[in-house]
Amino acid sequence: MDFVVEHLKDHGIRPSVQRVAIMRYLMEHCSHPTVDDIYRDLHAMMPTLSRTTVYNTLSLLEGKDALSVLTIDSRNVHYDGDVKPHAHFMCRECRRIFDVPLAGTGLNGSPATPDGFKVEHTHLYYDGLCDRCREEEDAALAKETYFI
Amino acid sequence: MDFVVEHLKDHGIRPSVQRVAIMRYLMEHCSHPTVDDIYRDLHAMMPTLSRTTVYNTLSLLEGKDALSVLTIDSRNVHYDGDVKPHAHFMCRECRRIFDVPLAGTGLNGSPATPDGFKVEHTHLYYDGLCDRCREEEDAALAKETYFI
DNA sequence: TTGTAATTTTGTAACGATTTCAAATTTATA
DNA sequence: TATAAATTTGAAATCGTTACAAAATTACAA
Repeated sequence: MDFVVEHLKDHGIRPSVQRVAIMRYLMEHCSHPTVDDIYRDLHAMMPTLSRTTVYNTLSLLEGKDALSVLTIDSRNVHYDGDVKPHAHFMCRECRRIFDVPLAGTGLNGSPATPDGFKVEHTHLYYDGLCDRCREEEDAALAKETYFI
Repeated sequence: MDFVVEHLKDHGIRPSVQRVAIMRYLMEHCSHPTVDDIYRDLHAMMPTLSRTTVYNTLSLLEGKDALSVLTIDSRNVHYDGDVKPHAHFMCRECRRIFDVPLAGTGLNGSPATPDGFKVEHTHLYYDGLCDRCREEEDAALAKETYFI
């Protein structure tokens, strides 16, 4: 069976054409797309797809834990079809989001939440500058210093 | 000197009346307020304060690292005047945000980001159910089971 | 099959958070 | 005191998201 359909069924979601298309998009793109990225790309291939369906489907998938919601970017929610534990890094300049392996962070699964709290998800985010934007900033700073 | 004014100066920010009021609000409220929380409460005391000033000031404070921006909630950005390292938990039901000590999480400061990346901030978020909402959900589930 | 109910999708309109922008005000400086 | 620079303000515009009711599709029972 198609791995996307299987993934949906595993999470108790009936695999409609639209749901499969959206889930497949997420599983085949590791770019952490926004709602608009998903809508634009899929709409080009399925002209009848509506923005509302993308919103509806993403929140359905979220509720069934079939995807991961990234809130690292305050401007846009991003989605990740890879639900295996990993961290993320966002560049404050180009705003691209990168996967970061958890290995090395030391993170383990037991936060000191108050008694009675039920932890369902953990998100580890980093932000700063990616290599490319860091070079640009360094160059700009050097130039600035030169002219002072 | 007033600790709020001092905090602003330490971060290279000129302490205008509005900036001090907003920074003080953040430092005296550990409730992780939204822009609207801040505006509503301060506007009641300073009727001339505008929403735009709250937005402007918060992004100025953010750029100077005088506060911490919490993106844990996809619906609203929250702000934290406490810039000492700590994690956060958001209840998916009541959407309240709680501070969580880092001790016990094992987190250390060296993620395996690609070469050349500059990590500037780390955010550790948990979500799930708080004690109060968990009890309510358990009660609702018990009732449901009973009637089936 | 056929009819009926349940589910899903769609498009429009409304909503709410945030940004833009230019004018007004305040503060710093010569 | 005059002038420039910085800051604040309010209105309008923008953009992401939600609400909602109609249309289309799918599931199921007769």
